[in-house]
Amino acid sequence: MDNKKLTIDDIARELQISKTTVSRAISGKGRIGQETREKVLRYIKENNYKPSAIARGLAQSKTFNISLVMPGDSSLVDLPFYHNFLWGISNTASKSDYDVIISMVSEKDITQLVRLIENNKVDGVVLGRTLEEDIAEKYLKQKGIPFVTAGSSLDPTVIQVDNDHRSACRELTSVLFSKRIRRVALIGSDMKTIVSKNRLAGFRDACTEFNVFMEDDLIYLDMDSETKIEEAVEDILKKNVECIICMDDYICGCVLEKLEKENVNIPEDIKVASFYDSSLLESRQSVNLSLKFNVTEIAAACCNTLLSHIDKKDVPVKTLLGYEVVIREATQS
Amino acid sequence: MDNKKLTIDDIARELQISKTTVSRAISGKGRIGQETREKVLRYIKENNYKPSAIARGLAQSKTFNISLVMPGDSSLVDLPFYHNFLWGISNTASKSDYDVIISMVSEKDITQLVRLIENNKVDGVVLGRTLEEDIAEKYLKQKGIPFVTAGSSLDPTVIQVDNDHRSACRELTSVLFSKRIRRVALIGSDMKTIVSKNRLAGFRDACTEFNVFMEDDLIYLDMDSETKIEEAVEDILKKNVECIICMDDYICGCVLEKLEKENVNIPEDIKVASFYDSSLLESRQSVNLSLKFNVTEIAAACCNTLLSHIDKKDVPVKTLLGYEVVIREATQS
DNA sequence: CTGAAAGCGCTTACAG
DNA sequence: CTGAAAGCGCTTACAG
Repeated sequence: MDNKKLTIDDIARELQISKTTVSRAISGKGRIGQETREKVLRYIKENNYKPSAIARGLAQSKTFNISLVMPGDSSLVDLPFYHNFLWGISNTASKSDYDVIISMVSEKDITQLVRLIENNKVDGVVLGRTLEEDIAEKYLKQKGIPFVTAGSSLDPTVIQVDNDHRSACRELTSVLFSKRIRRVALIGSDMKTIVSKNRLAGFRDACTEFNVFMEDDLIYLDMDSETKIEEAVEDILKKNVECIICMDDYICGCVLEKLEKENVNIPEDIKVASFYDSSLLESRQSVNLSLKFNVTEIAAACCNTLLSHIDKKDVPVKTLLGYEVVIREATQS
Repeated sequence: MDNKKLTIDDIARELQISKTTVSRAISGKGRIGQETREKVLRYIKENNYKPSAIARGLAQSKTFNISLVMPGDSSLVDLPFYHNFLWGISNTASKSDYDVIISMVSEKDITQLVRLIENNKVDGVVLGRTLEEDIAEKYLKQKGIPFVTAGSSLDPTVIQVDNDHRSACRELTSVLFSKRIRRVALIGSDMKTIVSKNRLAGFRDACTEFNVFMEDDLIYLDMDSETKIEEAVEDILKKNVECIICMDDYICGCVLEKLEKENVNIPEDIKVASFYDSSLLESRQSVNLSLKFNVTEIAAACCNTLLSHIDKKDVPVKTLLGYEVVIREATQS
């Protein structure tokens, strides 16, 4: 069905022009006559010519591939995020004729990424998550590979794209406060992560703004296991709290389960808010208030920033994206 | 930090030999003196030389990339599978110095895949799922691109790797029958999919083997919505059934939820078995009997089969992999 | 066992 | 505006 692959040489011969000219017509670089260009372009279209990405790569020492590194050990709750993120990156990349090679790493094993880099298979990489002590980040920086992180990094020199978690959390908390809900408890996750710190900061911003004094015994941090979360909930239930704010969707899931187990009604007995809204939560139960971040948007921003960076264009070191406060008044029980 | 990239030319000059020889030492192809080879290899190791995959690609007209195509619209339940599958493929591929480029398609849109193929960015592809009318499969076949499907295809000429669903389901059902459990109901999913047909066939095999006559009104097929499944469960509960067999994990999840809602106890009041066991189910509740398929194993098989196929080696058209019957007697209520 | 040379399919100074 | 030529970094007949 497919006859021999067409090359730039074939076209040049067929059209009686040099391959230099053909190349220029395609790339759009360099002066070229309007007429000649159109002739070439027409021929290309008619004969369905596709330049060999690999040959172009060799000539320009580029691969037209980027890598998305994602945690191979990510938990169930994170999967929808990575799936959508991958989709977004892949879609955006293809618009610039780039493709994405996956590399899966764990907190302490980045061999897949190293292979990719050493074999020169990619022009740049986007780091799907940021860790405080990130060996992948360190490695890329040291190698001088263009890269962008999704999520904030503590290193001010790395190019990062993130949602404005701090503002978002401040705003969500403000919504509660302005509804005269003051007795709120906060259940936080691993405070070693950067995003947790930002969320907590946003929460405190709102407290300051509304002049609400947060009692420390209503703030539960580092609740990194289901057991701890359940205990926190039990504790909270004794304290006449109006609303539980969960720092992420995993916590929120556990809280909802626990409340159900305890036969506590939402929102009559207590309200629940979450600083992160995932598809996992969405399908499960009604959270009264939550934050939604647009995964496609952050993926596109990461990808485009990286591609510009690869092309040596100036890019902002830090891109902060918006969010949406979702108010879901539970009408059905 | 990194000095200039080393090339084969540099090595040749440094070692006072021809680059042909260097190339041969690296690839291991062609005759070469033991001593010379070792000298080259040592130099390479010491200076951390890595051949340019892209140059090698051009010379051999290969990319050393394969593509994994996966559904961009896959549902929550399928995510863990694809995540593990991706990990498996990626790991296996890297052992042969291949990398995997992701392409996400939907049932009717395979533009991402088409781009990849037309731009010659991959040497082959593994299809992450099979559809009865699969445009991706059709496209690849017509283009003559080496590909392998994970899951069965109706087209006997396509190279496929699958678990032996039929035997697995026969065996699981047999376990029930041999425990003298005879009043079983089957809730099946979309019968248009190939895997559903195989599972049903396995179920019927067991019936025949044990001489059990299956009443049609205990078999619920095409239960493709939560509502339908719930109705099926309601119906089943009236019929004095001992065990519900769910054709997949999604159905099983719904069934468990419904039973809980109806305050039916498992396994006292009724047992539940599933023809597919996913991590989603696992974390949720206790299913008495289920089938486990090793995702890593199928990923490795897909990948290795594809790589052999790319190398023009003979590969089996159909590879059937094993399964594990998981008997989980619920001890806690 | 080893090498000179052509080639993979593009791009890009350089010259006109 | 257009072309001849060198080059990107490998591989592989072909010849010795």
